[in-house]
Amino acid sequence: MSFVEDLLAKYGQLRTLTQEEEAAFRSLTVKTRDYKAGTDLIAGQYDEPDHLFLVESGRLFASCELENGQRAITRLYFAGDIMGTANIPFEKATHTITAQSDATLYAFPRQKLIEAFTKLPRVAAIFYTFAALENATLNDRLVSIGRTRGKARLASLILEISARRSMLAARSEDSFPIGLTQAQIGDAIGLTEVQVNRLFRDLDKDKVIERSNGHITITDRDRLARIGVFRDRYNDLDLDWFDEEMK
Amino acid sequence: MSFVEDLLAKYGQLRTLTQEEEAAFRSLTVKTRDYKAGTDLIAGQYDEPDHLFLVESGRLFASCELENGQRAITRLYFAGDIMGTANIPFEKATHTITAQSDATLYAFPRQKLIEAFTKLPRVAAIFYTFAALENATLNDRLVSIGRTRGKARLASLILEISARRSMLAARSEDSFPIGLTQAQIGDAIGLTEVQVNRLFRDLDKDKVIERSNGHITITDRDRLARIGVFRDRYNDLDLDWFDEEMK
DNA sequence: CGAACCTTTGAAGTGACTCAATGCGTGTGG
DNA sequence: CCACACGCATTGAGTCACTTCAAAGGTTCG
Repeated sequence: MSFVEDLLAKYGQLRTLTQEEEAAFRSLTVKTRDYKAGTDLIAGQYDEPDHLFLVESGRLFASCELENGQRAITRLYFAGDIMGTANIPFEKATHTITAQSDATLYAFPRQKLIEAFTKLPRVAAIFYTFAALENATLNDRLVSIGRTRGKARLASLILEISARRSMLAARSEDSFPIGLTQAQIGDAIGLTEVQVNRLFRDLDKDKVIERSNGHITITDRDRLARIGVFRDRYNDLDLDWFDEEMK
Repeated sequence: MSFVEDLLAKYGQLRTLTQEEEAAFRSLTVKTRDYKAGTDLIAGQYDEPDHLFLVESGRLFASCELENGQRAITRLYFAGDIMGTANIPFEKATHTITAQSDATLYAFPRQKLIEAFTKLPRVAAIFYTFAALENATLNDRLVSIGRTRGKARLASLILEISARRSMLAARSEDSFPIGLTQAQIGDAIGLTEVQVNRLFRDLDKDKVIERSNGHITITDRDRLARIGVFRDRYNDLDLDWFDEEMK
């Protein structure tokens, strides 16, 4: 089974690709690459802003730096995600991608994209779907940061990470490493690391989570969900339009 | 010239569609509809969360409501934009679209999407491009709201509206109606209407803008650009990948 | 002319920031 | 095997940006 099928099988939504699609897709994809934790893929030493990357394994995030040195983390990527969509129609990258763990990726060069759109409508539809999904996720994040308080934002982020992890683990986990420093969490939800720490303490005191050494345990998921505002877009995916005319 | 060509000609980037593409595209698009200012297209009385809408004329915005009654405006739409991307892969709409002026739209039903992807790769590529563009825009907005102060956010929004307007007007305008109430501006940049008002007053006092009756005049664009953080993604579009293999 | 909506302003309260120091865990070199 | 450095977490004190609540002033439109 190809990587793309594997990827989509995870979402339990799509039928398998045909042999021809499979072969054509392989011919368009640059082989797997490995990245060490901490390296920047884009806007860093491995500049390839004109590629889409498909995450085979590892965790990464997208971020932007401001002149004043501030940083914003705008997306979290897990296995199965497509990265770099927002860079495709631009000459310069709109965001940096950083590997927070060792990661293995498939690279898909921009010049091949139109070929894929011409020859592989289903693959094109997959790319489109993931772009739309990312759109919805960014939208949710915007609502969270723009219109909720710190505690709610942190709760949402915890729920998001939990949801994405358990999707990949095939079973729900209530205890997991958060995988981000408190400063990075602050960059993701628009707060300082100091405030993130205090809010963690609050959630801990409220007995909805427990912490030890970067490890989080959700002890009251319902209450956490009431504090935060999180919709799991990945599990809401509805791809009927996609497969209707496909074998 | 078809609407889509018209749309893309605005961005000065793409060649014309072929006759067949043109005809095929027409057959997939539901005819123009008119909406009165103030009506909700999605999650409102004219429910069609499973459509893409192409804006022929008018101004609209996308928003989300929270349980506590708060609202966040996440996107501003102008003529030439494609709306509803983030709703396509979901059963329920992820955001509401509201017409803030009378508007004329083309509707493109979701069931026709896969047909378009199969028959009209260039049209599919257009949809994909706009999704990626919207991603970049949402990304920028997230950085602005998450990591800059109110004054910078307001400056960015003013610059954004100015840029979008002048793109359509074919010449740069320094004076224009802002088109949003201060409460709506607050929803767009994550502030209360009260604070928006005070920041307007500040910018006015700083002599970078002047105001009268919802009309704004940018009197010092350079300084405004230094206060805000705004990249005009629409003018940064680079569609070389797109047309390379196209006639 | 009045109602509805929007803008503007004031005063008080608070969530989050800044600055600064301390603690903790891990790895490294002497 | 200890000393130290480094990155990260934690806590306190003071300040500030923004919110909340409340009221008054403009504008538009029926």
